Amino acid sequence: MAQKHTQTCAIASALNIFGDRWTLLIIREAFYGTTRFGDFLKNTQISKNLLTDRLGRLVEDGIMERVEFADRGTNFKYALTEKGLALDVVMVAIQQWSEKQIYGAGNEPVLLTDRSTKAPLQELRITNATGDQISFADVDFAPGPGADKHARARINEIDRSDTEDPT
Amino acid sequence: MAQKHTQTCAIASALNIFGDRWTLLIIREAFYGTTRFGDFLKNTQISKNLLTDRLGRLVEDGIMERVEFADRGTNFKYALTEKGLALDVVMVAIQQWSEKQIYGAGNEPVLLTDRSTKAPLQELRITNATGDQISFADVDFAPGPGADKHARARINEIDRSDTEDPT
DNA sequence: AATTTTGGTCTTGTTTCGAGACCATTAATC
DNA sequence: GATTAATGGTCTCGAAACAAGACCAAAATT
Repeated sequence: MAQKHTQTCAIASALNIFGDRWTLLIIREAFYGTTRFGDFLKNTQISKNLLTDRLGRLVEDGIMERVEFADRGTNFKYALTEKGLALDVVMVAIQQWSEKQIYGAGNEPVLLTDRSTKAPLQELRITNATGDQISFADVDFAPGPGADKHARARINEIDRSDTEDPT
Repeated sequence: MAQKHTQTCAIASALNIFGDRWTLLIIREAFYGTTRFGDFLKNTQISKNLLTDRLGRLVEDGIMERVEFADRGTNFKYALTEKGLALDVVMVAIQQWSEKQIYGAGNEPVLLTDRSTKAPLQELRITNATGDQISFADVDFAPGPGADKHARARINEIDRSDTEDPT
């Protein structure tokens, strides 16, 4: 997890932060309410040195904060920042994909429910500006204001004249 | 990427498939319409041996298919399966998080738009059964039918008596 | 004063990665 | 029909990252 992608790409940049085996698991724990080094260690089975490294990076990247309790000695709290909390959608997306595509209906290990009603969440849906659900095949890509030369070139190549046989 | 998580957990299981630096980038390319070994190589900058490995795993895991053109020699096509296509929501979730939290408004490298109207997509939202947007703080966890002993114990520990100071 | 808890660091062997050399099959070109 | 190019790989080797556990320092508890 030290080598980084250099592409100007939202996915690549995100992977520079959590593109490894442990980081999202730590963030899952944080969403479950875990705040202490020892608890992350116990609940994820990560090894100590890696946990130190990953928490350090998460703090560097602004995903978590290390809060000291001035009066409580060697006792810290790791908490998600706003930037980290904004990953909730990503977590739910992965959770729902995994439930459906890996475990299958009836085998879900964890259920996400609305706290007040205890009813399951709706599935996330990709929607266009008017709120209609669309499939990813209906999504188009365009270079944005932050695209550099390479990114622009790559995106302009995308044509998705779908399923074209190379005949 | 050979060692795997053993927890019965949707997130951990998903990470066993794409919890590394390259796999989601390959899947991004696939969503962009890339199908050929050489094109994945060129567009991701991954090294050959790793690409071979990752594509092999993706096929094993049922995310992609390797289609042979009987008549076209050493020419194959890697295509997303239904299971792979279902990752569209995950990709959009990561894309939107990254745009907003890493690049920031006005610096997006790529814009996702609705193909027919060219208008940007809506942001994904977490909604409860009645369709109201809720925050992740309103989400509750319960052991599902597929929870094993460990998972059940872990989930029952989750209380999220939020932000409790260990005072 | 001794022990425990917390949150680490350091060391060592193993695994994975990254870069490039090399290779086999088929297709195109001369 | 022989030669060259394109495609999709495999193999090797040094570098980086990981995993497990020994060790450690400060503060809190007994």
